[in-house]
Amino acid sequence: MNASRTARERARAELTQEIKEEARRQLAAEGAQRLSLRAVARELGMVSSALYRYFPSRDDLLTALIIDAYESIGARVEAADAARPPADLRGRWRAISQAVREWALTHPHEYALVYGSPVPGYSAPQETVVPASRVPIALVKLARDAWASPTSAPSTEGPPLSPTLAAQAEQVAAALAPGLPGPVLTRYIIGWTQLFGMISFELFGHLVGSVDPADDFFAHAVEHMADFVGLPADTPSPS
Amino acid sequence: MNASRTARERARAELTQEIKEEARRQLAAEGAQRLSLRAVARELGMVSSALYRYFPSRDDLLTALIIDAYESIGARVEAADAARPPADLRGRWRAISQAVREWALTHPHEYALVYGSPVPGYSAPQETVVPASRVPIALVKLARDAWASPTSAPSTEGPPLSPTLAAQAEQVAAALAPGLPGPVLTRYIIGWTQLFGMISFELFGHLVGSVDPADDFFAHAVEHMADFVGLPADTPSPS
DNA sequence: TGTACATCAGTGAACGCGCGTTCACTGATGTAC
DNA sequence: TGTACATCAGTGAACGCGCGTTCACTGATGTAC
Repeated sequence: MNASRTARERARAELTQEIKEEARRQLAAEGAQRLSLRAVARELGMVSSALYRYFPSRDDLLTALIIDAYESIGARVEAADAARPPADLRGRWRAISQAVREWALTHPHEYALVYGSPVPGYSAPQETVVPASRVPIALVKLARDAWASPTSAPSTEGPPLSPTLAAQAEQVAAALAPGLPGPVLTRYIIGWTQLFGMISFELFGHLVGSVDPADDFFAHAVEHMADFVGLPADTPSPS
Repeated sequence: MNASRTARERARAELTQEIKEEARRQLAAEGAQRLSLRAVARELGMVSSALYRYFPSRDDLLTALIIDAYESIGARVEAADAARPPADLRGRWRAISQAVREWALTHPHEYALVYGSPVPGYSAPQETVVPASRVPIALVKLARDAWASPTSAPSTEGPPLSPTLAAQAEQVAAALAPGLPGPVLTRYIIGWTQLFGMISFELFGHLVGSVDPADDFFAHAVEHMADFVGLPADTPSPS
């Protein structure tokens, strides 16, 4: 029977969710390596061995949390991007950058889980690759739109690309933004590393004593990097 | 007696070093949170309680390692900087950047310990602040020298600084580079975050699938950021 | 130079803890006829 | 609609592990006179 079958299945899906939620709560409270199956089970009023009906091991639970974290920040970034008019290129850059930072500040341990030091003894399986690429893909799409836009004049100037780097850029562009010149794409990659570097420094305490609190510095850097990647200023005069 | 007194003290200093070395070895092999007093003692052929004559707790040993790591990368960066003629501004920028990366690649777990996610339940004590600032100080000194140099024309253009950010920049400059304009200093801070962001991404696996191996991308980004902070090109014609 | 005492390094046993994982089991839910 | 069987979720006990830290102790090293 369909309905009754779904009853059991629905219970399973719900509990799986609850386990992940409780695990996320502990992650937020204690950090990744303090996360223990036993504590999760305890909090859920189950016996620890029961969790093995849902996750074959602690590492699998961790993997699920990592994937969820990537999906969460990816969805947030995509939504922020989509909320702007596609032609508002600089606005999209800002929106994406702010979305990353806000997500990081509201989910510091999940951020640390995916962008901080790798959990020792744990190596991320293949399944995390696609979710992990949502943010960079959003940036490459923006790069592509900017390149295609007449209002924008991304600079292809700058240090020359070595053959190796040019080939790497070519390979990335081929999949997501055919025709996007390597010198432009590499500028976005630099912007991408700057964005996450800045947020990691803020979150991990390396800005204390200089530009902390970092709100203004962040906004300032975002504008700088928007210039750097060649996005047009705020009120472009449409030709 | 002086000589005999030093005998005991020398033994103590030596063992303290050996403990740290063994701890570092385990750090390199297993990562920070796998580091255990018992394992260190075991490896050293001591009983675990003996370590308490040298470090009052596990956290103190961790602190010692963190300080050593900061001192190690700081010394490396300062040496690389000092090895260039002071007037070779871009060469110094390159040397500093490369020194950071090389240190990170040869000491990945120590890098993760200080620049990765904070160890949960452990908060870095005040004593780490000074060692931690050696790298940023090297950069600010370079900024100061570049600002003072006639061959260099650091740009004060760019997005305006908010009053808060201007004040923060002013405070940093006051201590290390009086007179250095905020817009210039903030460019260096952006460069600093980009540098570490790029290295963290490389080390933590986020460049896989795009610009990994990252050697060429790294060199390219270093040149870009040298331009960004306004360092003169390689063969400056002395005025 | 020799003795009496104080300091210190290292021992070994113990405390109390929490962890991941396995396994045989019970009882409820679902399926086939 | 009712019964016989199969599947599945959750239990409870247990295994084996390693950890940080404390404490009373022994014996060696250092100090004062």
